[in-house]
Amino acid sequence: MKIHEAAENYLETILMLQRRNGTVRSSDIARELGFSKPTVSEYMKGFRMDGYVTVDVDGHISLSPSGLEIAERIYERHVVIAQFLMTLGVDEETAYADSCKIEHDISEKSFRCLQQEYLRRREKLAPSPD
Amino acid sequence: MKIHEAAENYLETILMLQRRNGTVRSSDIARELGFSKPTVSEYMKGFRMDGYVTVDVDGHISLSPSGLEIAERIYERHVVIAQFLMTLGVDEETAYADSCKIEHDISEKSFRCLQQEYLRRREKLAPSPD
DNA sequence: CTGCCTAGTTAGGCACGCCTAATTGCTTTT
DNA sequence: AAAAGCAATTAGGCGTGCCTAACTAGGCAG
Repeated sequence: MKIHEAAENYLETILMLQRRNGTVRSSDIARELGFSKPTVSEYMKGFRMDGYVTVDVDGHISLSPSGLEIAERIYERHVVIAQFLMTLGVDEETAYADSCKIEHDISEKSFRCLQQEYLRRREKLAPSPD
Repeated sequence: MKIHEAAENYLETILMLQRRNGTVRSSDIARELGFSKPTVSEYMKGFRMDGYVTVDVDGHISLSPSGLEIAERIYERHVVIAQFLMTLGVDEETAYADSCKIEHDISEKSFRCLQQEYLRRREKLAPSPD
């Protein structure tokens, strides 16, 4: 399985649900993403086989180290890109929606440059009192 | 036919080839994008039927008004997003590669904000002598 | 105990965007 | 005129990511 946009979104969603609810099952992911149960169930089978998640006897899904690494990378991008867009004057809803797409496309190089610019802008707008 | 990423890329490519070479045929597009001729030929059939392009008896492809509108919109995004990334310190090659993906995802709102920021930055870096 | 709800899975299907192989037809070369 | 080359198309195929329908199995209410 190649990790492209769809896979990254599934992994990111698992991470978010885990942080939000403490525990994640296949049907939670389906609800969150608006997909059918079989779609998610099949996808999780692939993740299991490729070692991105583990599933216990009760159907609770956990990210493996490799799955977690990807999920955290995407989640960081999600937040930083959205925050950055907001410093340009984009409303929160649009910023998050756009970030959700851009996060999968942008290279590491561009992301780091964008992150640096975001930090500079944040500093200017609300200088920390250090 | 819904105009998503693939369609936008085809239309943008037609515009670029037209500007570069004056004339565009199906096989030029295939060469430019690295796709097979049948793939492009089939796609053009869809474009013809949906009125995004016209094709003359010699196989020369022209954008219709609706096709041109989309192509120009995407092309503008392509350039602006890449230039913007370069103002953040991203190298040209990476900037253009990333822009090529982001151009399809970003909302009009975010794009306009980003464009304004780009113009401000360009002004700062090389103020026009007006 | 029976019926119902929920979770998960299996089976089969569909649209999209790409592919190769093979055909048609035009143009150019010799 | 035959061969070679190039453009375009038709036919058939494949992976991805989604779907519905139908089944299994557990938990819980009446």
